[in-house]
Amino acid sequence: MKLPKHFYLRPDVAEIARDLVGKSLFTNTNGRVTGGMIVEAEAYCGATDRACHAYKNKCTDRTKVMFDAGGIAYVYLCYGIHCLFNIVTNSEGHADAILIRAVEPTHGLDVIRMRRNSDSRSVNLTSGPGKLTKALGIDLMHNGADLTQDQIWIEDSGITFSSDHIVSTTRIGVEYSGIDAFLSWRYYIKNNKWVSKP
DNA sequence: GTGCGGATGAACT
DNA sequence: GTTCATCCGCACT
Repeated sequence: MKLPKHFYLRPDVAEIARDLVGKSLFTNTNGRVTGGMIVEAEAYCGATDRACHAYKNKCTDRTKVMFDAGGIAYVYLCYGIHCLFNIVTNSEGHADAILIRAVEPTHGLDVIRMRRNSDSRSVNLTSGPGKLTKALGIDLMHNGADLTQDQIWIEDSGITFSSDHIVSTTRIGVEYSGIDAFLSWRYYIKNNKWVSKP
């Protein structure tokens, strides 16, 4: 059921981002399993993409995990507060990654609600990149984690969406990146209420 | 060593 | 619509 390594090793990061929409993301923290279906994802390409932290293949302590072979997690701290979860793709030496921006919670709703400390409308639980990491208990400890192991992983949900139901648009929050801000590398499920609302 | 700002979210007015 | 929480990475000196 877990997606195999070769799924992540393909060279076209935008294609993989699209393929990830509809797949299921799981975590297991201290025996508490939580999971949800990916409904929104964005592709970032290190070599050519100004919006990517590893633009021009810039390798630093933070970005070095993106240069590893695909199928591992890239988690970083944003605004000093939020952990954002990415999936590293492509073969070793290519710094490509896919930001997961929203999931539809499917497993461990009680734990998710507790982590989100919220009894508000459930649609708010995981509809954003910082929200879903908190809901699924993803933090900096997961940086570099192998997505084919048992701490954090991705499964084929068995659900497939036709191309009519997957929309592509420009990415969120990358206005600073000039021409690359216009790349349509954000993919999400049409009319799905769990997609983030920028 | 220092300073700036970010792939956001929540709580305000 | 606006504000602010909160801290590391990174580009300088």
